[in-house]
Amino acid sequence: MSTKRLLSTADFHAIPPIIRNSLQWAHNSTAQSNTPFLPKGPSVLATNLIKSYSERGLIKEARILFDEMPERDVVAWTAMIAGYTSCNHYSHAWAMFCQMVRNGVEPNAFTLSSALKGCKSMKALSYGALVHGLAIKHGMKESMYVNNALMDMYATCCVSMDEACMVFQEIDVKNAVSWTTLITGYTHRGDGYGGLRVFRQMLLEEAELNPFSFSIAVRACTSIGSYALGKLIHSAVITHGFDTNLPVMNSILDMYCRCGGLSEANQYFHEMNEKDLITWNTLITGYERLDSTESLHIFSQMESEGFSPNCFTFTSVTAACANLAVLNCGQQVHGGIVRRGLDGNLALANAIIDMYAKCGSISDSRKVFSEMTCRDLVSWTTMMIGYGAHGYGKEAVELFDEMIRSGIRPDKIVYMAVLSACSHAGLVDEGLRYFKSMVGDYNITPNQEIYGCVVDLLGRAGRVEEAYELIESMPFKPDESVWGALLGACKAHKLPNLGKLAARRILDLRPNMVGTYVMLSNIYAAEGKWGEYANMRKLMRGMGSKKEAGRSWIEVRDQVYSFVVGDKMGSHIKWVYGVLDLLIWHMKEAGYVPDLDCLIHDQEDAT
DNA sequence: GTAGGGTTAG
Repeated sequence: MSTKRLLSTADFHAIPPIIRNSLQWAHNSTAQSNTPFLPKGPSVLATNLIKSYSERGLIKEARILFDEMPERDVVAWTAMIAGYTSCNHYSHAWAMFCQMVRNGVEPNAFTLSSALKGCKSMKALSYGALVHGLAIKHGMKESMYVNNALMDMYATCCVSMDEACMVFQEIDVKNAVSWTTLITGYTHRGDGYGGLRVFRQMLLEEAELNPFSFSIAVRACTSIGSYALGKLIHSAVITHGFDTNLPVMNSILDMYCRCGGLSEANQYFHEMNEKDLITWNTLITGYERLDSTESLHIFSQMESEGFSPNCFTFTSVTAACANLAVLNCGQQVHGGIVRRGLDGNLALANAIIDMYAKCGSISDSRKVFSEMTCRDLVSWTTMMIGYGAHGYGKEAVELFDEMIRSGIRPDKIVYMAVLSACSHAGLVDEGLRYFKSMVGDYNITPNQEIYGCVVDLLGRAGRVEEAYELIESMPFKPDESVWGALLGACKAHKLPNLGKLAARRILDLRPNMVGTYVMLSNIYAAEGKWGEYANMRKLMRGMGSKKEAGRSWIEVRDQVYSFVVGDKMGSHIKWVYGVLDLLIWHMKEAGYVPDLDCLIHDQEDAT
């Protein structure tokens, strides 16, 4: 059998029978091209098969067939390039394209748009620009497909939308795809206003509207957080009769989740007459952010309705377990992920690291992190935040250095993670060294949050004066979080005057932050200034708002118990106080002296 | 026989 030359017997039998038969047919037709019934030249059947293989993910088989073709025309080359692109093998697609050009085969509009799609996915602007040059050289500036693909590539690869807009303006008669591509370009880079501006222009020019334009317009509303515009576009969707299109409905559901409220999202969800996995994922994610317990209920409901969870589902479900700090549930979810073979997904692995850290099992976080075959900046950052929260400053610092050695360029967020870890572990000089390196080596301009971290770093260690000097030297006006870090330090190290200054700065910026009054009144109380203390308390009562008491919760034998200061907690309370007494005894033995200054507000808040 | 835009995570 001639096919044996193409594939091993095992591989051959792994191919679905329909393709297997046509493979034999195509192969015979290419091998016996002297048959009078078949035309000479490149096999149309073989080209069809390349496409067919690629669609099924059998890209290796497609390539073997391509290599075996006695003659390859531009269509066969294009099918192979497009095949690699559709299977996410972008560098192979680019290599094919280069080889084709080197072999003297002239690309057509199909080839160039396929090549551009690959450039876009690789974010390879220089390759894309090269294709643009070839498009001009071969006189394909009039092709709508090439122009739209060029716009898409520039919108994805360039720092600004200027290049994409330039291509757009050069298109004489824009079609629906041109408009949608431009709106998507703006929206996907986070510029929802830009996207909506183009959408408005599209309406003014009476361009053809279809479900694609509406789903991206709704997404643009979501990204700017505009519920009013979102509802307006929802009405337009109904007017145009696109309210039964699933992707449009899904984007509307997402809009209600993020800009409306859960009750509205829920109502819309139940009104939807068709649902797919994305619908369920959107709702689960919406609930994860605002009501994690309910998101877990929706997840089991989804499964009972026969939907099989994917990476997106599990990422949200894992995040819900992290929010609730329910280790047992998180472990079960992790088990489900491994069983389905989804543990190789990068974003999902990152979520699992975070979940274990938030559920108190930092060793499991580390285990997942260590076993990852590839890591991104989020992986490293998540692990560092976990270490920092568990008080493992040294480990976080080591991880940061390892990350730099592995060639990953740090960003502001990972610096915040390592600075915060240093702060909590008292590694002041290390932290300051990182702060200097951030500016000096990586040219990262510190923002409010970074200054807040460094103020906290110095402040916690008792270097409060230095922290104040840093605030004074800031090149922009410090916000309440920076002053808040200083206030915390003043309270901890008993510096009432500086503390009062910090508190006043916060109250200038945020007069309604009740917590600041609490801190200020405690400073007065610690100084014995009871008149000032009473004034503060009176002010707070006049504000009508209360500082919400901190709530803690713990999972014991599949049951979650939550409590606030002074909680009676039913019959278990005597056990809790028993353990507390024991802990206090241990702390005193170790030489800790309790800070009684904060007792005043604790008692008042509890009542 | 070969090419296009939209919805869900971090």
